[in-house]
Amino acid sequence: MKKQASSGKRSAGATRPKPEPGYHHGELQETLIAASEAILAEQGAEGFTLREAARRAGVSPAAPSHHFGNAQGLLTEVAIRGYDALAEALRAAASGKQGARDKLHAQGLAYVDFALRHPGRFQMMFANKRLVADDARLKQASRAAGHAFETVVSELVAGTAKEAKTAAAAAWSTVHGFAKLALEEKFGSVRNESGRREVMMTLDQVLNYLWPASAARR
Amino acid sequence: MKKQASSGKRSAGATRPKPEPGYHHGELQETLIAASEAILAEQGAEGFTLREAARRAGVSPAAPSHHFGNAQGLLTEVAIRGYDALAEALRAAASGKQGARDKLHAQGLAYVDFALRHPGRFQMMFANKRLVADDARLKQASRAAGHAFETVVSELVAGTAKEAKTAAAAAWSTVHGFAKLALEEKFGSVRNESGRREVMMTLDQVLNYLWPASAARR
DNA sequence: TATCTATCTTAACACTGTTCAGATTGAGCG
DNA sequence: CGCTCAATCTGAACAGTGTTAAGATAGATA
Repeated sequence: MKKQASSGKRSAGATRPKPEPGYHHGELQETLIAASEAILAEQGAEGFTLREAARRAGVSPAAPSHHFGNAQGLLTEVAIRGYDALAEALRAAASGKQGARDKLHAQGLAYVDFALRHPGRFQMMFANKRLVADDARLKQASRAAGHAFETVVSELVAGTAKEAKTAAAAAWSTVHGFAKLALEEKFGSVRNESGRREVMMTLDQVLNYLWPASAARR
Repeated sequence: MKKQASSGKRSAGATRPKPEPGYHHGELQETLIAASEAILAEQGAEGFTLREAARRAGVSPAAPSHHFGNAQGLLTEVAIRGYDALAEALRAAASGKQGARDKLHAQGLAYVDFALRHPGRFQMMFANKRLVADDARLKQASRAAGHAFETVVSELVAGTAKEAKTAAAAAWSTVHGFAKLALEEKFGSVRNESGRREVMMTLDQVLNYLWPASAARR
């Protein structure tokens, strides 16, 4: 019942507009992923429900199971794309600067900016209990994002591999912790653009404190 | 509802073993909080349900509402106690050392140690959406815990108040991010004691990298 | 054209948090 | 001592949730 008037007739299809009729949706996986990301963007990680995603995709609550197994499977796919987007943002930020220290600084800003602009997606990416934590592709995507830090940091420390790993862990921990605390409003409101800008300025100072611009340290 | 105090203390009797019969439980609030903490310890933050807490306390699912309003109210109380315990752990760690830098280092270790030993409680403390985020006592407890960092850091930087705040934000972000990432197994397994010990050694190196022991920086 | 098989629906189950009318009971007051 | 009363808790209901099994549908294949 109630097929929500979804462009049933594909008669004079000039450019193959939308093939989403009754039984065989055709692109249900992508549609469900997009719906999930929309929910995360609108309502945050806690607002996601599998049934709501199915509702937005125009299918029954049982439909997703055939493609993703369960809710964790769907969210895992969403998280993978999130990690890909994050890695891309980090890469772009670093490529805009010269010098290891400035690259790292820009990456730190980009990391938190990503978290503040896509809070639901970001929180879900790190909500292991809601994902298939041992999924190979997820682990790969997560490692790729973390790797973006290591490559830049390795230029910076110029020491042993272990030192580079320590420095990368330090950088990741700092920006991740700042992002998490900021999202919990520990540094002030972050809902509007002006609040976010102020928080980002605090982050800038934090990064300057931990990785000073000049060679001299405090 | 929400009439605290009372503390139905029936005096007399030398020993009062179990006053938890039928209708008037007598200590339901404390019992519910303890049950909730037990669930968090056993099953993590995602494993908590209000009904399970009521079940363990031996009351109906509707009973908690008379004391805490709703699940958020109960969890807020749990979070407050968590912040109190965390603040106490930070204070104890700092008091065992001398010198601002060593105090800060010890506090960082204590922070992550707390998170790794009480993962469910820790995650819940920072799950704003599941708490009454604007509860006055909660905000106060959270600020008190954060203040433990500021007091120690202010000795370290010896600059303006703004610089101290920046340094405190840096320290908190780093240890919080490390704790979060560690709990998501980004630094290796953390389920058994040996895994935790290894992760704590990584943290030790991270802290040494960001706040070196000697005056000379890298 | 007939069959096969992936895809999706329907219906059900066991949960969840929350609400509300009513049962119970300890405590204070006459 | 007995009564009333307000606080406390129960029982039942409601609207949700994720997941599963059995059946309907339709695109692809032979």
